[in-house]
Amino acid sequence: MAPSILVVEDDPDIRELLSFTISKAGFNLAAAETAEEAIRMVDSGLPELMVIDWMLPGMDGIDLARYLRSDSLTSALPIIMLTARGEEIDKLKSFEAGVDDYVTKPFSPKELTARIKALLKRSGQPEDGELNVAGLKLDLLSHKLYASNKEINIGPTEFKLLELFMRNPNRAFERPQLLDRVWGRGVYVDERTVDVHVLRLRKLLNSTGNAHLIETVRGIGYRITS
Amino acid sequence: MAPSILVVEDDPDIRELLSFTISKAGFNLAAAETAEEAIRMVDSGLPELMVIDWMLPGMDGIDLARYLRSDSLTSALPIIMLTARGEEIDKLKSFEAGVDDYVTKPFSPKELTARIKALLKRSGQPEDGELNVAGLKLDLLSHKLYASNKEINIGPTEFKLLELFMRNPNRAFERPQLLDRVWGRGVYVDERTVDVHVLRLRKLLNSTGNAHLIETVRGIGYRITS
DNA sequence: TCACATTGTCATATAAGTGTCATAAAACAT
DNA sequence: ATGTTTTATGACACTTATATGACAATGTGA
Repeated sequence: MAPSILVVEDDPDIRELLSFTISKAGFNLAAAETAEEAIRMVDSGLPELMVIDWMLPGMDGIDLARYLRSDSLTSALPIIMLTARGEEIDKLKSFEAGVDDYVTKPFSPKELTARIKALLKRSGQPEDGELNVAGLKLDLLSHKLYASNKEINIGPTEFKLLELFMRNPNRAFERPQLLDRVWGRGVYVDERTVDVHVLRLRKLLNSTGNAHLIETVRGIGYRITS
Repeated sequence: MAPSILVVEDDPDIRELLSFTISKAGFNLAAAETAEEAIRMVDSGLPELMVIDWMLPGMDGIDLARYLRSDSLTSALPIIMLTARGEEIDKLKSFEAGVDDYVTKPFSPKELTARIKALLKRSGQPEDGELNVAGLKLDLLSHKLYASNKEINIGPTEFKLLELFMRNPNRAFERPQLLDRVWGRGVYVDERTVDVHVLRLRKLLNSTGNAHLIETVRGIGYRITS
């Protein structure tokens, strides 16, 4: 599923423009008119990034940002602040409030989507280091898989699947869990698709005789053994 | 090109002294008066080291350091903090903020340049000279590329792209990261443009049969293999 | 100003990976 | 054993991602 973005903007015209731009860039979108409404929406379902107007009636953008940062549920939520050109911004205050980036109005759609994409990427889990389980080594930085010290070509889905297994060795995952965590929530794919990708993963590992590491847990799902 | 150093200092006299000292030591230099200005400058082109005054109007040095560390673009950027003798330094705070070294005012030019060189060396950024990966040699001073000892004409963008790859061999870069670090923040070009430049880079390397060094990481981006 | 190089974008061609299904094989229950 | 449920596997149509060539715009140096 595409990342979902929550826009908080009171001006209907700008809200419309934001919605159009962001939707067109392929993101799912929700919009709120006030900070209070945004908080309610966040409570009922976490977006992956928020675009907040600096000036809002009632609780303003900076207060909203500070509130979001103070709540553990939302403390890591990336925030882009929309400011009008000429509005003096207290950078220190807003940095403390945890704003990750700014876009000044009037904004170019291209700039906005670029900043959203960059921020989503930037805020992604720090992908570094490597995972080692049994004879397998998964290098997260270079995105390479080694089995028995031999490099093996691996595709995106198998990579993510294996990463999840290797982060949790010996833990059995049910298929719905795997779908959630590898494919993402809200993606509708058949549960049996997991089987096929496990098969593909095993085939990859087969060339070095490591296929048996991925075990079937009948009635449950799959697991990797260390 | 010699390493470029960004100085952030509000006091004109000290800024002048820093500039003189650092330039004389053979580095390229840029200067900012405030943290905000520094951030803007960093976004449009990454320096290789920063010298930051502890006390700055508005966002102070420690906040700037913390901000730089929080952003993946600059998280590895070596930072030297300038402090006045007698200023009480919260070592824990500044360690958290990721400061690499300190110089107390008044500083001796010799000490400052020594610390800069030491830090650059420690950070693994070649001060000048050349990068070597597999059969490729990138001469940073003369801006020339040699593949299998044959000189190859290379344009500015391809040069920067290759430089980034060669400074981080085996590391896979996502397209937004490449745009950030080669094109700079605040430049909004299509993600696909990266593909085209990688293509051009490969064509250059093709004449000596080194094109395969630039690898595609499907679903992610690109990487150079050593 | 005129060549010439470089740049970003696009349309199209290729390539790689994905999900679903039908069927075989295996595990389990009675 | 036998039937039932679950998983393994190969095939295939389909989606997405990347490679590539062309082009117009811009920049550069003579």
